[in-house]
Order: sequence, then structure tokens, then C-alpha cells
Amino acid sequence: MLSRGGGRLCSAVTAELGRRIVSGSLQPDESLPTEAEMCAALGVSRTTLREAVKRLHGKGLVVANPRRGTRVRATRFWNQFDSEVLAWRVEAGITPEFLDYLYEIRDCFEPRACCLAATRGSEAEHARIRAHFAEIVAATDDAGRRVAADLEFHLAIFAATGNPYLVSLGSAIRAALHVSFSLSQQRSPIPHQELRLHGQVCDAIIRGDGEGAQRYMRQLLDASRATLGLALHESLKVAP
Amino acid sequence: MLSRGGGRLCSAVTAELGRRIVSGSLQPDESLPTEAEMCAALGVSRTTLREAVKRLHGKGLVVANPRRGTRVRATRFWNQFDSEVLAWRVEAGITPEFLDYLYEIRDCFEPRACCLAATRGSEAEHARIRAHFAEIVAATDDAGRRVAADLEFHLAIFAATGNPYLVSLGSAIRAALHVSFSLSQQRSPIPHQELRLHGQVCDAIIRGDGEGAQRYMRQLLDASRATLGLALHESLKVAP
DNA sequence: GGATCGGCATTTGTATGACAATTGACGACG
DNA sequence: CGTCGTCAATTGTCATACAAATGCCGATCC
Repeated sequence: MLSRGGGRLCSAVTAELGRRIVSGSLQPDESLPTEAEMCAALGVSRTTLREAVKRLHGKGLVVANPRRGTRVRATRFWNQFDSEVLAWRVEAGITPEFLDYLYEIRDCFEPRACCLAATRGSEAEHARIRAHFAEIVAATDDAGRRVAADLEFHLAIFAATGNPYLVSLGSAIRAALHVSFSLSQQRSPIPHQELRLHGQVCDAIIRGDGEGAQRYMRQLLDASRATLGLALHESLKVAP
Repeated sequence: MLSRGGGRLCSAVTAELGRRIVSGSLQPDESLPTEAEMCAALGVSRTTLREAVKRLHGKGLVVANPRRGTRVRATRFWNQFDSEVLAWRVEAGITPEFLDYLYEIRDCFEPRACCLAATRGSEAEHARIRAHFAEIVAATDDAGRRVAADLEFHLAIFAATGNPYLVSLGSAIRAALHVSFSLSQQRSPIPHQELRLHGQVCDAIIRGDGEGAQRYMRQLLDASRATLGLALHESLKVAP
């Protein structure tokens, strides 16, 4: 019932309940079982269970009241940009709808982040971006390495903006990016167009061309979205 | 030591510790006192204290290890878009630097949100936006009502996008918006230009003019940023 | 009959004490 | 000098008890 992967028991319980809520097994406004029942079901003490529920409470997923029990809140109250919430959602399986939302968000702030990274990023930050791009190029034969490098490339851009909120946003969607990169690279080994656009984004940032970096990132997002749409379509046909 | 404003004790402890961390009283990498010491200092049981710490842990503010104690994590690990974290930061006092970051974020999302609200929003959602604008206009004499209406106006735009992540973002920055609106309306009773721009954003959204709405919102943000800069400058001169 | 008020039962909130697990520090030993 | 084991400090988990809040329902009063 509880898959504790080495972490603390409390964290395992949090993840278990969080996944159930985010995946929709527990619907909003639905009362969770009472603490006593959940303790029995999960095989943990009330202390541990309550600490887990408190963590979910802190993320806005649930609200507890004496006598009424603990209930799942409406999704509009969730801290959707909580990294764990987002990770649980991704674990539950991404849907085309989710991808639409994700790319709308990315379209909002990634091009802008490129612009800021170009105009404000330090030499060292620019160097890191370039290094991650080089790693993408180098890892032609290893999909895992390529995905990881791609992820780090995008996160390095956020870091170079100097805006801690953009950095946090990047960390939050990390899991979502990882899955979508994996998914899109699953089939086609290395889309030439996207690789070129990564390079153009990288170059524009390093030469301080904010407008250009922004423009190339928009193109990259469009291309990526298209690739991903096909990949997801494929994967849904194969094993839904 | 603990200002419990009617909420649960655990929430009061969470807020107390959260404020100390976010405000910088407790620096990153600094070890918090041991659980026993904090219990004594705050006058609560270990159960309550631990539930509070777990909530902070869930927000990425702290990490706990046996023997090493509980330590504040580096800010890059914080879930900055957690509504409570953001609220604590605002309570601790906003700085010009914070406003810069906030407006960069707003610039990323709000114009785009206007565009989506215009092209995808339902009649009802558009009506709500219009109603909030009307309330802004009507509340010429009541600064508090005007601020509240302004806030709801912006949140209604996020809601009209239909993208739950944009909605969540709006909820997250709610506290920050509230304070900045209050601050900017503190001096000048009602900046004519900003009022007009609100109307233009509203009209453009309702007539489905995404591009226009986006453009007007950018202008509104620029104007608002300028007003706020002056107001903050004033307020910092008065009582820092 | 309907509304209002108060007691009751249920559920979460808090407190307390105990023990387990982890891990850094220090000393013993090869 | 390095390596390993022991120890102690701290968090992690468990069990139990009681307090507080609150929905439910019946009693009571108009």
C-alpha cells in the first residue's frame, strides 16, 4: 500500500495521499476517511498521518475541521506551482490538456526569461548555459543524458535572469519539463530544427541579444510543442 | 511571542516560523533551535511544533535531519509561489527589489492572460470582469473598496483564461497585489490614466480583442509600476 | 408548528512520554 | 595515520489521553 522508496515514512504517506488527490482518486469536496481509518489503511501512527496531512494542508490540497473531517479542496485553491504537486500530477500521467496549459505557461515566461538572461546574465551564467548546450550536442547517443542536459539548459536560463521567482518557477515545473522532454525524445532521436533553435537561443543570449533570444525561444517552444503533440498522440495510441 | 489570531495553534506556529525565515531573521543554512528548545520558546507541545515544521518542509523552506537538526534551505529551493510564503514576504515589508521582481513576473503573465481571457473567456467571465471594473469606478471615495475591486478585476482576468495554472498564479500573488495596490492608492486618490487603462483592458477583453487587451495591460503595468515606484519611495522616506 | 437553544457524539487539535532510527563526533585500535 | 566502532544528540515514529470544535438531534419555548 505504501511504496516507501527510502525516504521518511511521513514523506511516503504525504506522497501517497497527494498522488491520490492530484490524480483524482479523491475528488474535491470529498471527505477523506477519518484519521483513524487512514492510519489503519496505511499502517502508520496517527502522528505520522497527521504530519502528512499538514503538509498537504500547507499546499492547499485539503482542509480539516473537527467533526466535518478532512476534505479535498477545490482545485482553484491548490498551490499548483508547488513542485511536489506538479510532480504528482506528472506521475499520474500527462494529458493533452495538461500539455496545453503547460505550454501556455512556458510561452508566458520562457521567452521573457531569455530576454532577461541575455541582458542581465553574468559571464559565468552565460557560460553555464553554453556548457549545457554543448552537453546536449555531445549526448547524441544517450537519450537520458540529452534529456537531462536539455532540462539543465532551460533551468540555467532561468538562473541567469537573476529573478528568484523565475528560478522558483523553473524548479516547480522541473518534473513536468523532464517528462515532456523524455516523451518528445522518445521517438525521434534528435529533431534537427529544435537542436538548431537551442543553439540560436544560446548564441543570442550570450551576445546579449535579448530580442533575438526571446524570438528564438518562442520558435523553440512552438516546435517543441508540435513534436510533443505527435509523441503524446503516439504514446496514447500505444498504451492508454 | 505567538500572535494567534483565532486560527489553530499549529497555523500560528507555522506562520511565526515562516515569517522569521522569509523575513531573514533565520538565515539560510542556519540551524533552527532544536525541537525541544522551540517548544519551550513558543510554549507549544512537540506535536504542534513538528506539524508546523512539516508544513514549512512541504514549502521547501527547511530540511530536517536527525542529529544535524532542522536547517533553513537556500532560497532557490523555496516554493516562492506558495501563497503563504509570498504573504509572509509581503508582511515582512516590500522592497524596491521585490517590486522589480514582482512586476517582471506580472509582465510575463498578465498581458498574455488578457489575451487568453479575451479569446477564450465565457460571457459570464467577461461579465464578472466588467462588474469588477464598474466597482472600481463606483468606489471613488473608498480606497479600501477600490483596492479590493482592483484586485478582483485582475484575478477575474486570470480566471477567464480557463488555465488553472494562471488562476493559481493569481491566487499566489494575491497578497503581493493587495499590498502594492494599497500602497499605490495611498497617496494619489485615483490616477486617471490607470483608470482609463483598466477600462480599455476591460473593453478589449469583452469584445474579444486579444491583441488589444494585451497591449493595454502592458501599458497598465508600466503605468502602475511607475506610480508604485513613487509611492514606495515616499513611504520609505516617511517611515523606514 | 416552527424556531431556538442546549446537550451529545464524533472528529480533529494538542499534550505527553516513550522508544526507534539516523548520523555526526570522538575515541579505540590496527 | 587511517579505519572502524561506540556513543550521544537529534529527529522520526508510536501510543495514549484529553481538549476543543462542531454537526446532529432532541427538548423547549413562543
